[in-house]
Amino acid sequence: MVRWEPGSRARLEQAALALYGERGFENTTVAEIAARAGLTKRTFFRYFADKREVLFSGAGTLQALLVSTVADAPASAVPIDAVAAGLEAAAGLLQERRGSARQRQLVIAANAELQERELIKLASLSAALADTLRRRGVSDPAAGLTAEAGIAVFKIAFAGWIDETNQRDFGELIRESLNQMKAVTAGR
Amino acid sequence: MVRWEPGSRARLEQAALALYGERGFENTTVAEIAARAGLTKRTFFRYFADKREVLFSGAGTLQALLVSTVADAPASAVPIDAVAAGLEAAAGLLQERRGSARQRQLVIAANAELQERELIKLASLSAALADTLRRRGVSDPAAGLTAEAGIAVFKIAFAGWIDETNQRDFGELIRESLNQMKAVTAGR
DNA sequence: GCGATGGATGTCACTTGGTGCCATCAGCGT
DNA sequence: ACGCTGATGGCACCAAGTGACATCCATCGC
Repeated sequence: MVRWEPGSRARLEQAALALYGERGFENTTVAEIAARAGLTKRTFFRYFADKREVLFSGAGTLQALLVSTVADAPASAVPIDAVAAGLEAAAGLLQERRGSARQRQLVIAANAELQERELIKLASLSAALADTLRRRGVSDPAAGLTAEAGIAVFKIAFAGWIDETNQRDFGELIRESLNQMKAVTAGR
Repeated sequence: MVRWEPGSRARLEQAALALYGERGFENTTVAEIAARAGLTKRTFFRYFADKREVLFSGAGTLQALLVSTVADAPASAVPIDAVAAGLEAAAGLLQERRGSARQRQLVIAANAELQERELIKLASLSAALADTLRRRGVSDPAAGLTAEAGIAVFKIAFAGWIDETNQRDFGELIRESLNQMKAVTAGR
């Protein structure tokens, strides 16, 4: 048995996403989100550091999967391929939730503050990736550059995958974007 | 002649940088910055949209230079080389101000909110770069990937240039990072 | 010379994000 | 029955940011 109605955190996340979608991030107060979840403003800030963070709870999981996949790539794999494997694993995680990922992305696209938060999450992914590559023996500045290139590929592939006209597989888009990246840096 | 003591904007920027450096971004109030500049909080917000923006007034100039250099690159230049020319021009702009660039970067490195703002400025650079490439006839997703790769190179080169132990030329670091990027994406 | 103009600044009130501190409440073990 | 513990509520408070209005003063037209 539980002492309190469980799922406060999940209820806050749902309420926030719904309200941000309905009236926009800026026109939604934390008090309103909390009220819809049957809680108070004070409790909201016990679960989330700020009003934006409520949209990014999945970032940790994604980063953990990315890092572990890269770390576990065969030692024979060249850095960029280890990164590619990690990105494809991350893509697999998102694959099932395309609908909610799109809804979330629309909300983020409508507000600069949310874009800032998203960018720092991606920067965190990049930093973690670079660290993992260094542990695989990649030296600087190659580690940082490989990580940044990987995240760039992810960003572009994600934008294509989330597009409403897209029917393609996320993993496929990752591989295609990576090939384009190789072509482009090679001077084509 | 001027009607009011000129340079309010510059005074606010100096005061903010000094205070952020002395006591940290979070421990500095806008009222304190304004007071040191001989102004009020309300006037601060007439010059800057928020407390962070005061550190990023140069971003517009940098972006304009980057874009115009890429746009004016010879038509024969392959996209990645046009971008490289733009990055080197941008590097030239910063080259003279290494001291203040370092001071500013230390302040930013100490605070996550400021890093978010910096990241969105870089994202804006990337978007402008991609647009310029499209106007040069580069198609998607190559335009976006080339722009992202370029900004990644800039980030890594900048980090190396700003490092206290570094003695190298910024443009040289840009070229070296770009070569590393090429090597790394080629699978080395 | 003088009043009108207009842009830069100040003043004030207000909303909201975010935090510290303490109270409350319900299930748990003893 | 009693105290403990962890989630939540209540409240006061600070600081960011904004809207509305007042004020000040160099310049311009007369």
